[in-house]
Amino acid sequence: MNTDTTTSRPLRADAERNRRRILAAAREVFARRGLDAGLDEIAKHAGVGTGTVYRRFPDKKALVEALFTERLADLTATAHRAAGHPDPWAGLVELLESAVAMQIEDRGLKDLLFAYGDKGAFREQLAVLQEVLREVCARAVAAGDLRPDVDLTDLATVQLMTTQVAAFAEPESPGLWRRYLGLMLDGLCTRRESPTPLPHPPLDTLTFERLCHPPR
Amino acid sequence: MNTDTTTSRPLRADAERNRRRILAAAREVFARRGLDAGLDEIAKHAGVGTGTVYRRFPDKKALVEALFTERLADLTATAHRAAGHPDPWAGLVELLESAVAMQIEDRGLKDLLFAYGDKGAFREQLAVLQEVLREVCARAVAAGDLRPDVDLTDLATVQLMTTQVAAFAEPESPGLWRRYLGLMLDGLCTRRESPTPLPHPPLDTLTFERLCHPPR
DNA sequence: ACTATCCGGAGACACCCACTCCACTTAGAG
DNA sequence: CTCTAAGTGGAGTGGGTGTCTCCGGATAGT
Repeated sequence: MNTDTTTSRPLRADAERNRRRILAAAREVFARRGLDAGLDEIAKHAGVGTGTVYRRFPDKKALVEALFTERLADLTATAHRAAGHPDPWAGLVELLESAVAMQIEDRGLKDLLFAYGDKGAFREQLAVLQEVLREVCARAVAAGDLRPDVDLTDLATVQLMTTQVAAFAEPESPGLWRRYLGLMLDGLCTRRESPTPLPHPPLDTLTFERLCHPPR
Repeated sequence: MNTDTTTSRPLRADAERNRRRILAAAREVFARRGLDAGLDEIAKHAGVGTGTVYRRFPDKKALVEALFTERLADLTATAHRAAGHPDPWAGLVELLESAVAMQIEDRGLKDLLFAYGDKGAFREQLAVLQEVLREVCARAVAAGDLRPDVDLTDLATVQLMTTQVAAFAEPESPGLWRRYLGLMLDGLCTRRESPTPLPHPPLDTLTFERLCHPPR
């Protein structure tokens, strides 16, 4: 009945210790496995029983909310930085790169953005993020670097595609996504005399094939 | 014990009729839902019991093999056509477009190529496909249209990314993938003075958001 | 030393899927 | 028409996954 740390009586010392352990474990497990990870796995990783998790957080949603407000704020901060970059195109490139990198390091963040059920608690934060994205986009178009027929949903989609390639190639070729993001950036810019060198080698066919049969 | 139609005694008329119904239903269900679809669903769709499916096809793998040899052959034929196109770049574009279109119409094909466990029975066909892809790629590079730092795994990956966007946007915006394939094609070509017009409008932000919360 | 608080983790429950079994039905040969 | 091998449906089995509850026992902190 007592989820909140600040109001009402403080938790007993051991309970508070466990609460922190659970949050840390959840951060790790959600980052590695995405939001599909089971709470049992988190409990095990935290070294506590399942019951303990559920006494502290009424359900999975609550745990997710407790964790990802911060991660979303990081993302928004990155977007703000991009919107203030002296070179709008460079800002956009950096934003895409760091947003994707964040989502690779934390698959939970990716799931939250693109595949999570009710994100009611994040509505506001997401709206802000959207506005900043729109600005980044508009500035790069105005500077003449970003082709004018793209909009913020295109940026989001490019991000989605990139994280999906990353998920596909992980952990065989951890930087592969940079190659395809590079390719798409060459498609996004207005004009180009020659290909921008791609920042990562492609997969060789054997590895590619191996990745196509998941050992499920 | 008798799976094969040609050898040994022919099936009883009703059995043969059911076999065809099962194949037709499987084609439809796999196309719509992908290879994850359960055989119970196929049985129901065919109007037969689950047992009937399993008497005709020893397991799911057998059913998949019976169906997808043909689909793969279609894909290979398309690739051959691309390899023989008078304009290598146009051939490549057409190949990507039709390969993706085929995988959208038949999610089972997509799963077979990129996400299915043991595809032992298809090894040979896949090897041929690979060779043809390599040729399409080489010809377009030789013609100076395709940037020389890409190879056949890049084409495969572009295809994968495109089908994933399509899966994401389906059925809200069925042609959306063409937009992002267009974008990537602009990244794949060697040089370009101005953006090639994109063949499909982007999602509006509301639809995009809706697609991000799957109602699961 | 005593009690409110907290703990662990087995297990209830609710899904999902591949695949089996067998009492019943039926095609089709004679 | 009769008779039986072939065929059938679908409940059931077993194995998997995940969320969340329950309660006998441990323990912090007064």
